[in-house]
Amino acid sequence: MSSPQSPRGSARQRVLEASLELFSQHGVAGTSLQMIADRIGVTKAAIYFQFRTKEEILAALLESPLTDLLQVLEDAEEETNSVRRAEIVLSGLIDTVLAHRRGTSVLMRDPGAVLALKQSQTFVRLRGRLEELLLGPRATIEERVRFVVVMGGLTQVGVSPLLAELDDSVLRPLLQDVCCQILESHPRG
Amino acid sequence: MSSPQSPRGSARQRVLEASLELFSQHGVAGTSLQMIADRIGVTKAAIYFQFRTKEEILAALLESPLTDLLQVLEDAEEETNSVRRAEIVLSGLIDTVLAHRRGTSVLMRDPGAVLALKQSQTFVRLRGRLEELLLGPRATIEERVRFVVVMGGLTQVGVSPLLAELDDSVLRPLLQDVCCQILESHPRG
DNA sequence: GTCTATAGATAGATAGAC
DNA sequence: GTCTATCTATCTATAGAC
Repeated sequence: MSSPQSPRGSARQRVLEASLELFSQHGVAGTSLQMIADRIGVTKAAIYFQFRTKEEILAALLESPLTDLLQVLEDAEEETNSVRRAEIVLSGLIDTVLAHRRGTSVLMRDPGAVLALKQSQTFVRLRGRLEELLLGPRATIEERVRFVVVMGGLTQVGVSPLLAELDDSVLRPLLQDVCCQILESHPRG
Repeated sequence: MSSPQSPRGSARQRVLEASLELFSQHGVAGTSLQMIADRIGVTKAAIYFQFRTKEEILAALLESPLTDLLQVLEDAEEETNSVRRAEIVLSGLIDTVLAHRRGTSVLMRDPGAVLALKQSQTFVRLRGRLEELLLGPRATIEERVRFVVVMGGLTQVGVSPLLAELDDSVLRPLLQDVCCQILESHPRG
């Protein structure tokens, strides 16, 4: 499955890494190919050998987070118990966010990325399925607020300096606890 | 205090409203002056009569949210009781977010705005003071996670379609409850 | 206050040498 | 695979007519 010498070469990978870093800092629209090229010490033309457009770079970056997310939804949708379903979605969501911290932050925060994705039916349905699984069709206003706060919170995991140094293994259970607590809207202590 | 004819004229206001809408949708970097001009049916040059640069538009948009936020911090810092202080900050934060839904979403979410603000000492200290007031110097990792989730949640108030239709008066107490509950890290039910 | 016209810079993208 | 050179489009911003 793997050749002795990297089959894809590392140039592509370097472009992706630099782009991800810059996209999450400056936003997609705020990142020029020149900035990416400068960061890895090549010219713009060198990047165009790897990717045909800037959007293609973005698509490549969002591919794994999106794939992971879709898998989580499919896993959850096979579960009939609605409580278990929500658990699967939440833990899967957190795993995805942790596995692709910067990627998911771009995916969920960046205006350009969000807007581009809104034109993709797959993604629009993805949001819908997520809401359906975590909220259900008869969610109260309060439950919606809680849902929005949880999603917003997860949005910040990849960018907050307060969490940057924390390992997945310490962050995961904490996020689980907090998000789970938020979503279980218990009327009072 | 008010002349019979609007003293500032509404042109400036129209630019600000259109910009705010577009900035929050496409991001600052993703919004061109042409887009703003098109939306209000004038030319770019007409905008340059009101504002000298795009950054000046952004600054004008962020002025009130930032002023409100600073006032909240000052109010809170006068309170000696640390629990009361946190309450003042949280409710003030929520009021600010509600009063300037799109403005605060740009302020907190947009990569360009955030980056620009990071070069302003006032804003960097603002973040620090906010953390100091809500977290204190000896915050545990869990408390930091909870803080980040709350801030991330508030980030979404201005952009989430789920909350767009909800009035301040119904959203405020709900956000208060949720955020307060998150920050009061009670070990277990 | 709004327009046309345009400068000057930089964006994304392509062609072709090496 | 990376370079230089260049194209075109668009951007911010300015100047000056109306």
